[in-house]
Amino acid sequence: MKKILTDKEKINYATGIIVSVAILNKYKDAKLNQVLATEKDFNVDIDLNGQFISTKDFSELEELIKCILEKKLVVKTKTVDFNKAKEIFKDNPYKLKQLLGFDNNIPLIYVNDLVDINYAGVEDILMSSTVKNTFYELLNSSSAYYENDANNKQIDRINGIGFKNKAELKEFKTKLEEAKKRDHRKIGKELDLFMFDDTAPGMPYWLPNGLILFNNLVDFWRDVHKKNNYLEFSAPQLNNSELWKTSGHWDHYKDDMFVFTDADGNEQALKPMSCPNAIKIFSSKQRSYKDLPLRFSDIDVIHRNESSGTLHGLLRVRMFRQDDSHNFVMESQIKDEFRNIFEIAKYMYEAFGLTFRPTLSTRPDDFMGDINLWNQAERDLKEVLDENFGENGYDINPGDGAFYGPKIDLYMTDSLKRKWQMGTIQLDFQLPRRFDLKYTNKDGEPEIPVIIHRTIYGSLERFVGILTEHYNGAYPMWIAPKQVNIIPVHDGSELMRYVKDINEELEDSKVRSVIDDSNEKIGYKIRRSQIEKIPTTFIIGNNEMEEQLISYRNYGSQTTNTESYDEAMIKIKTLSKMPQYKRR
RNA sequence: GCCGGAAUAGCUCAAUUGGUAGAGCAACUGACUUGUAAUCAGUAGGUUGUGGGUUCAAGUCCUAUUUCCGGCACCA
Repeated sequence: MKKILTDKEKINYATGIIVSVAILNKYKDAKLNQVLATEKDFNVDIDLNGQFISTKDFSELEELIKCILEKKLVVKTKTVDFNKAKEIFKDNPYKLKQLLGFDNNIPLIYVNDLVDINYAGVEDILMSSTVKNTFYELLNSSSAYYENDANNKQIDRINGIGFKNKAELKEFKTKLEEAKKRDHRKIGKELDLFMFDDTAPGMPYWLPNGLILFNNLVDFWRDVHKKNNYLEFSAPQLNNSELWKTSGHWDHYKDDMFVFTDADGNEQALKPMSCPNAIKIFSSKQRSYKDLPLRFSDIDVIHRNESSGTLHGLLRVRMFRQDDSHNFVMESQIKDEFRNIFEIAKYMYEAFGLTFRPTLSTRPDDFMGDINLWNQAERDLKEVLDENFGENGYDINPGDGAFYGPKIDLYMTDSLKRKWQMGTIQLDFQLPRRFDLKYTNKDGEPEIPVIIHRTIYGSLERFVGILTEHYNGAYPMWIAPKQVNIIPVHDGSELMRYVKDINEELEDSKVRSVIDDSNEKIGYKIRRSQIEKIPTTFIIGNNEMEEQLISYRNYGSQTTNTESYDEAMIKIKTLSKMPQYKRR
């Protein structure tokens, strides 16, 4: 039952073992649950009888590791029978449970005072480990629920990384620092995009710069969707609990909703999603098969009462907007509808130079509805995924679908390589039944439509966060809050008039342009323009004015270009425009 | 929600074992009138997140609480 590990996993595993030996050295009655190693890092899950190691203790722990490694580690392996193993691990309930996975031959590894089940062949690494050739970084002390179950107790988790050599350790530290510089929370503050206040945790304030960016994304979304026959609506924020009882949210989602009692004693809830609103619109009049697919999109604010510990900048918030849509289709239209949605998704992500990876989540144990319908739907979705992404171009997450239908999620990673779900496309057989939705088919008979819930950006808030890290705050011109910054070389009245004319011409062409007429040196203003990551900076003096030229510098460039006035202005106006979606 | 950590000027950070809260940038005022990544001088800015406590004395110790950070669980 040994696991086959890659070289990197072995190093992480061996380092985790060494850390465990050190912890055991200090906490004599600690019970090791397991050392978990991945390509990325290791976790030591160890029960310290309710105690937890703090990050402040790391230097002491590192000292201890150094002491231990100054002598050679005493490493032995041996195979024992089940009863013997039970005897050896009699005080460690975690190991006793793990033994159940073995037949009679249990491979053990002894490292100094530590005995563990020998899951991975890292003896050679351990035996040759010395102070000089062991490179690692302890990252975090936290805790994890035993067996990932919140009903179990939490045990201490030490998270770290082992490295092959010093160069690798150094490279890691550099990368970590780079990632921290890209953190959207830091950039958001630097560029005045958004902020949070203690009085509304998890609910972003969009500052003027950020809102421009935000609205540009919305404009782009509207253009693409209008051209794909989506119909945008807006609906109430606060809805009577009756609605949520019908939709099933009251039973399945109430804890994540903000619920109130109004002055008349009625229960109300802020909407955590817009599905029931779209459904109300669908059922507000009679619908024919000729109307389908009917695509009701919205970008209303939604609220979810996420647990305090989950909030994370713009990536996990309590108030946000989804570029949502509910597409009402006939069963026979499901495949085509998914094709169209994927086309939109690809187009929109490509516009930002982003790639995503879809995951298909299939029927869960507690599914509702007809199993044949599920099977057919899953087959259809796989076919469309194969067609669009190739057989290896997506992942499958068995049993993780919603209870009402299978779904496809689009995943992206942040600067620290954490995975975030962005877009999602979900098939829903249940809500149409709960709300008794009908359309009239060709034969004049009532039929139940299928709903496809879908977002492309996912949450606009999260998308801005991911985009910010992707571009490191240097957004492409068409979404940048400020597109052109004009720096006059001096403040003579003739030049200032000229600069104002340029600015007006740009503004009239919908270019977001500003003049920096502050009383500073040019060098300082150029520096400030670069720090603000404004895509283009014009530098205009007498030369430019007299000879009909524009001198400009692009973001990140050390040099200034000079072009004729007309040429430069046409270029800027073109680059500033939002990409235009072309219908198929 | 759970575990660990943090909170000092608008921002980034100092402040020795408890002993007078500081710096740079930003802001403001003035001078300079500027040609390509920081001009000079000055001024102001704080109940050290909030509430309790210990002490002759608290940014520093204890306690409660809020928010944030890193994980875990959660994520329709």
